[in-house]
Amino acid sequence: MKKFIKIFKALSDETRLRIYLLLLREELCVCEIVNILNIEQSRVSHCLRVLKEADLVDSKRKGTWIIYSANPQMLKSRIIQGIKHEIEPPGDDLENFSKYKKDKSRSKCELK
Amino acid sequence: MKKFIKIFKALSDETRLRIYLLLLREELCVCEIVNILNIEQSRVSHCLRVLKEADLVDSKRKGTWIIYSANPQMLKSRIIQGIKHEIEPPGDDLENFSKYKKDKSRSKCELK
DNA sequence: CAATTATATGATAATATGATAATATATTCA
DNA sequence: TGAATATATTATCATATTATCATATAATTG
Repeated sequence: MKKFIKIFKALSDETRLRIYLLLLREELCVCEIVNILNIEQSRVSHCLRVLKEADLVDSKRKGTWIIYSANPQMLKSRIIQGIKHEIEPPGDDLENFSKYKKDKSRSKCELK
Repeated sequence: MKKFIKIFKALSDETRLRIYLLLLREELCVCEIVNILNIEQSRVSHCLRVLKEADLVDSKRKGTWIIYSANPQMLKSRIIQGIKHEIEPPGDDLENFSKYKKDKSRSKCELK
């Protein structure tokens, strides 16, 4: 039960939920999240740590940046499946996310 | 999304999650919850309010006591179904719950 | 209506949390 | 190796949350 309390706590914060909902659609590096959500890097980093400690996300390094993704193990859970399919991210996030997908510009992360 | 944040916040507290997991099995009055979980009445009452404000539970008065139950509307959600089937309440809670079910003694709520 | 039982509410203190700013670390590349 | 980029960490402050205690309300029964 403790495990789930940690998960719910992680997802009970708006910023963290927004991030997780993005990661449920596609893996992203930190600066992409920063740009899509338009929030401070350090804040994103803190959020990602909480999500990771709840085991909701994984991370892997790729050069200078670190790619975060939804932990596939968790995706087996009906709860997580529900979250993925029933919770809609804010419209703005989806828009910005689409733009980023379009030009797939991980190589230009530096563009503020 | 706000709605779900409220739900996750409500369920991110151990006491509240324990209560909700019981209510997912059967409707209960406040004093039954007090006795099953062995925690203070006022604490249970506060918890129930949060669960109710998150729309997770309903309540109806029956004489002097008030019966709480899982909101059936919510049960349609995959997330809630997942919670119901994937999260196990603490063993002690289940034991005490069984005892209460056995003698169905809502008429003897006063027994501390 | 007074006493009893069940439940809710409000105030308070202790603790936890979130946002931010400043700084540190790690990788790449010239 | 040093500069640039990406990310993480630490400290701090304001705010939110939780448990608890005392009290209030509401229904029932004699």
